[in-house]
Amino acid sequence: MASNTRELLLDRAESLFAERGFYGVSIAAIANELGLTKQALLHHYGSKERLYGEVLKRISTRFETETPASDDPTQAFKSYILKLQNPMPGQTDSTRVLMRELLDNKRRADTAGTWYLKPFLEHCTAMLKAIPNWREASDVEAFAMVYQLLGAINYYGISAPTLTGIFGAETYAEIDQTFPGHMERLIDAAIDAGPRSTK
Amino acid sequence: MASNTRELLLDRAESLFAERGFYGVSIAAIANELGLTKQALLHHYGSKERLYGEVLKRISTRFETETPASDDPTQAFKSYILKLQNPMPGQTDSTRVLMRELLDNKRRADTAGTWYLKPFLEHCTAMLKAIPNWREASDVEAFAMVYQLLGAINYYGISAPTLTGIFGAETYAEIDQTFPGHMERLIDAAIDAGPRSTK
DNA sequence: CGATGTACTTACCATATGGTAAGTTGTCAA
DNA sequence: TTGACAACTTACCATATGGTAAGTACATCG
Repeated sequence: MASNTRELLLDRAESLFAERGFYGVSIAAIANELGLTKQALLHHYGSKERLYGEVLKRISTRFETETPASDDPTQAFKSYILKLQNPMPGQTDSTRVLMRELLDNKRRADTAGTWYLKPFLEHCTAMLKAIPNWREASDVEAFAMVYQLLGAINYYGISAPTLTGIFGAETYAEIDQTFPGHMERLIDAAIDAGPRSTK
Repeated sequence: MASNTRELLLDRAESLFAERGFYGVSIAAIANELGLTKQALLHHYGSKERLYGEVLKRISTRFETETPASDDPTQAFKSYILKLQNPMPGQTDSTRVLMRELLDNKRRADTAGTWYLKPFLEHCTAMLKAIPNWREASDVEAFAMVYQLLGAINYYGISAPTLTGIFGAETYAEIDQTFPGHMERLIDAAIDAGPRSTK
């Protein structure tokens, strides 16, 4: 199979897993969506688990490779985190898949590659610790802050349907437009505050 | 069925839905866990969707009724948010279920009761706006901050297995012990910063 | 030409799924 | 005693599920 085709296939699969979760999609459904038969899909991946694993692996690779740089460590950290908010096209579903994996992987905890997030988290933590204000922070302190910010972003990232339902399309549009700005302000506040109440 | 039994039943169902998601649990599995037959369960709830709805409704009610108060608006807000971090026993799974619902309800968007979070969010927003620093904030500004904090807490709340996997049980224990403190500091920083960069 | 391999298809299959229909048992009030 | 009702059970069922086995169509290479 052409690697191009393969990418398209994984795109589609990722999107389906994002929307309905591992249990919620059948291989037949995925195959159908792609104009394949179930058996053709199985021919390529052997099993549903393996296909799912492939999707996870691809997301993980994507995370690792996208490392923007800046001279100013504060700016570098901020842009690295904020970038999660505007995923590149086709990557829109990664957040959902990862969030689901976070929820599911009690069951899957032994699977290789489950810790795809590790390098990403370590990188974030290191970047935060490069900021003057945070230089003396412990690893755990820096990590906690990173994870809080990731939580704020990712939680919002999966909430669009619910928030639209709660507030209506119009208000949601307003929220969505201003959210990146608010997110930036939270990051600023977090960086300013530093690891401990030293002020 | 005794209301006591019913509560136990819903406890167990909630826990299963939390762990495996709507699609991941069969009514037979839930029934089995409770020493019932599948048909006995169906007898009481009519369908799987209805049982799931009952679980959601219960969570929602729990959210609304637990409203602690304090004279100091800052303290009231903080404790209301932080309480999410230490759910009462038996409530441990609500976060997971709600997070899954956040992920799933594109499909379920028309279901009644989907917007169980609404009163809770409105209450949080109102509480934040009662704080002097935030008095002049718009609804959207206040909401954005509330949602970021909720995200930080809830994201962490579902991450235990993954974080243990990534960092090992020992380091995770350290993280988990200090996280509430870090969370409190983030809230402080957020409150301090206010709705706009007015400093 | 023949051989090998890849990308499938057709034909199955055991098992699980959500759900229906109809009967059984026990309780309790009139 | 009888009748009504709730709480089940037994017996089914159509459909979907993940997966296997074996065959076919086609392209590429020696």
